[in-house]
Amino acid sequence: MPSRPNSMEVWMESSKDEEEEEEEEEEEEASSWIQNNDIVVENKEDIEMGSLSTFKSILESESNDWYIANPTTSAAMHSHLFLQPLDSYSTSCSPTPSSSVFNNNLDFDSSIHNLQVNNNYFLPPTSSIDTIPNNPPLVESFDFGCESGYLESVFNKGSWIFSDFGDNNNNNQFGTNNGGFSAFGFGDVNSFLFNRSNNMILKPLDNFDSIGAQPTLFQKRAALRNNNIGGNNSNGSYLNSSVDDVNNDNNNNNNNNSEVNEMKSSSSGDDSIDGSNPDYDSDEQLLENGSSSIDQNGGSSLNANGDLNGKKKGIPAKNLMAERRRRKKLNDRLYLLRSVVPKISKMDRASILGDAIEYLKELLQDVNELQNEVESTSSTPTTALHPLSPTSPGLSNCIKEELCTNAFASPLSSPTTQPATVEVRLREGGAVNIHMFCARRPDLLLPTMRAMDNLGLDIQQAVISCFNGFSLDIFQAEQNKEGQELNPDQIKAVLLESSGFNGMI
Amino acid sequence: MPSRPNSMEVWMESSKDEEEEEEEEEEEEASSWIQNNDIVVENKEDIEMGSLSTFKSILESESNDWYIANPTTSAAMHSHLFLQPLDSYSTSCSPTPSSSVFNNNLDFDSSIHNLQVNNNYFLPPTSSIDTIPNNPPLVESFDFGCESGYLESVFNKGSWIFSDFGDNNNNNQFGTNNGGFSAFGFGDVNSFLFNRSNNMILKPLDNFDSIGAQPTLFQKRAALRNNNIGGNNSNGSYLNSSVDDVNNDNNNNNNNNSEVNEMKSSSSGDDSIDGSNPDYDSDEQLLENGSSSIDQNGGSSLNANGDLNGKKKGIPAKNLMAERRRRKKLNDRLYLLRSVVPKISKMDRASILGDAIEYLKELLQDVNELQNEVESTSSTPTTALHPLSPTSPGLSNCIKEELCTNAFASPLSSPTTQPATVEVRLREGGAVNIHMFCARRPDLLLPTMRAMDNLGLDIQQAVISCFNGFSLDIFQAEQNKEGQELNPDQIKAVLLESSGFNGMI
DNA sequence: GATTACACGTGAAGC
DNA sequence: TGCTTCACGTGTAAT
Repeated sequence: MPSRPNSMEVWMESSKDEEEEEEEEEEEEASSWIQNNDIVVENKEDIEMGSLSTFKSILESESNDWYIANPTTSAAMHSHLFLQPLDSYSTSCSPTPSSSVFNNNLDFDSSIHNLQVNNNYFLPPTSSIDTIPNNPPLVESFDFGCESGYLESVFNKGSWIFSDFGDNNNNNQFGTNNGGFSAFGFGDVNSFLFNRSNNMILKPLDNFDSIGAQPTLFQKRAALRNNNIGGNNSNGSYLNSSVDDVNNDNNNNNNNNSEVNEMKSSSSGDDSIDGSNPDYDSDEQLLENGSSSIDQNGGSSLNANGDLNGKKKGIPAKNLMAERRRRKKLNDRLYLLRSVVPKISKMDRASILGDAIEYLKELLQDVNELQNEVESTSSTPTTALHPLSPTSPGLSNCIKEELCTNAFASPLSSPTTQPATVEVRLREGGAVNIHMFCARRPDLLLPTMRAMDNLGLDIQQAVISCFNGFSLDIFQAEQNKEGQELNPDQIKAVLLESSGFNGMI
Repeated sequence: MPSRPNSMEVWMESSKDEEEEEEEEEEEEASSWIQNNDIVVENKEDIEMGSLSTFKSILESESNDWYIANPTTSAAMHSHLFLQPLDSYSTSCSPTPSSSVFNNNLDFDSSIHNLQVNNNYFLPPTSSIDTIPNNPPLVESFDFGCESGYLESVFNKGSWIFSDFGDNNNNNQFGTNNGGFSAFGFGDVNSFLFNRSNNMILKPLDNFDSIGAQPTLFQKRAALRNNNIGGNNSNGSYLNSSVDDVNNDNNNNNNNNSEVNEMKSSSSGDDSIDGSNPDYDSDEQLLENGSSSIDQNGGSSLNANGDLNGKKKGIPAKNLMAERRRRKKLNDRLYLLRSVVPKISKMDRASILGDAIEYLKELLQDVNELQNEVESTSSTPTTALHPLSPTSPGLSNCIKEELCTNAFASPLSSPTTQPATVEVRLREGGAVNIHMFCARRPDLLLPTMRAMDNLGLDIQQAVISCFNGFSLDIFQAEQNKEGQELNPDQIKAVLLESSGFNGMI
């Protein structure tokens, strides 16, 4: 695995047999981390939700400044952990090995091993297949028009990592998971970490939930925190501590490891509940090292380390970590779910669930109708009734239509409106992140691939969707032609040209 | 509304316009109540999750004794509320008016206004249409064999009320929502209410989450509590207070009403967030009335009423209620989701979400396949498949094959073990579906694309992932070279060759 | 200013 | 026994 500190990388562990090893799901989520220019976040669990949401929020936000925000913050944390991804990777084998969008990609268990993320890459969860195109405002708010049915699915994996469905409308506490934020290179990450009222120190590990999809929130908060806290109150300490910590329990990969030094060492070691949760550890370490900057915890007396309050000794600390993992896992799942559901009215949890339910119902109905259709195949195809949907008049047609039109296609992506969008980010070490979106055309994929090849860009991690618009997201491409050292504009121009959109944007 | 206490009846309110009125969901859930032989519970929100889970646990439990446990506990609470359901009912019109199982019934928005529950009515969520019949142990444990796609769906509404996905394997704190328990006529309801460690007094209102699906847990706990606490420590007070309270703010229907008497009166009045939450109120009342039986709250100093700790005054109390509502709502949704998903491996939240995601993916795939099938209607009339039911013998060859094998789905295939998997389906009109999965290699994408191009296959809908293995799913490709009419094996061979895996599978 | 939503850290409970 | 899950009450934040 590339240990390039600047690039964001995520390792995911694929899920085991869900049925039997459902409990192992945690593991799935566990070992992965994001490495960003500014900050390195480890342990997928730590980041997933917040990050993605962060992304979204970022994306939603009009300005692209965010990534510029705190370039200085970068800290190669847990660099030793970089190896882990490999491990995870090696172990990775999703239960649904076929990584098809509908299977693997959406497979929450499937792990993404390497994911370098760039800001604009993550999309709002418009599902690839949706019967109901009207994807919520949320999506619309996004700049890039890519419907990304595909991306989403891919990002399902990704979303595990970067999700925060927090609340579209609502706020989102940043969850303070440093991982999430740091991954995005926000200098204010630290501020996030410690600003979060109650649990200050420990926070980074878990949810960083709320970075909700809403753009403004993120920026607002980021700006706010930057302003308020200035650089970062605890940044150095955190990063450093985390780094050190990571080194300590790196081999462990277990989230429990570093929880509280005093007590954590007990069992977690090889539990393998998480493939590797460096961040976790780091966070936990952070916990210890981190100053109890803000202890205004509602009532919970922050005895995270167990002894502070002298309550049941260290028990809480472990529990704390477990709870964080649990929360993160839930958030991840929730966001993944969200990413699968095309029509998300709001980003809050309840809405996500509700929309998912609704969507499920719709799908079931569609399936039912289709079944009927199929059953009544030759005879009266059109008349094939759709018992389930009273409203649906010409069902088969409708459904088919739906499927054809929207299926796999996000409602909002009006390819027409956005001729082509190409964004290129250069990362250290020749890594390139590319996001491209344009109307789908028959001969777009291959030329684009050729263009990439011609550019000497070796695609290592990518998601390409030809649904309802051509979407190409390359999270990691390396310039194998060392000589030329491309610049983003070049790449962009070439891609636009290859797609026939040159000059369009 | 039939007030027959013994019969189970459900009124559903259809969801409003989800998009716009998403926030109204709360309302939807709000006004409904359960009337049981023993106890009448009002306010759907109060009950949903806990009750159902309770049911499940009950059902799952081998013994039927539970309902016998505390027959005396019954209290016709909030009887006045009975009228409400009608109101809600009148307003009901689901966005998906189709009353099919898959639509209305599953519509989470629909609110149950009146729900008279009987013990055996609730089923584990085996969905009617499921691609994967193996409904989890949970279901199996149930006595009644009805898969009840329908029932479930109905109960989805019902489940709003009675859901607790708590934890199949785990425990479940009873959540103490009086509504839930009381509905079941458990005398120990009270004990539940106050036994719950931290927040003792307030508890009854919210989740009563955990009655998890597990049978033993419920009984165990019930028994435990009965034994420990004897009859009920606060039972009388609770019920009474709740009843009284209900009467007080009955018209209000707002959960906020009775929160803490001191401060709550402010806004909640007509908020209509919940159609009616008598229980809520009652609970809140309970809060006040209830003795602070157990205040071992971790750190939260139980200043629920706001003044106790002297912290931010009464603010917490309101927040507390809101949070309870929120939790309940989430739990409800979650359980509803669960009820829609046929294959639930475990009852814990994460599993529910994961299973839902998985199921969604499956449905999407099914829809896709069905669509293809429909499109190719005339050609293979006999094949009318039931993609959904894998067991269905007649399955269209392709679909069945796909489904059965791994197409897009097989959990077990680990990339490493399976060097390359290519599946090709020919559809009518030259459409081709391809699924390819193999270990990721640097130069795999472009050659594959080239191969596709060389084959004359124009990719129209595809998802390509280079994450953790190369995944290529082409949902629709058309043979632009009309002359040659490829056969699947050819395509497969070419793709394998292009990927360097030829002959490997 | 009020409501809503969220993450948090806890104690409890079931494995 | 430890681990996991859960609900809970909080503080915080956005609306």
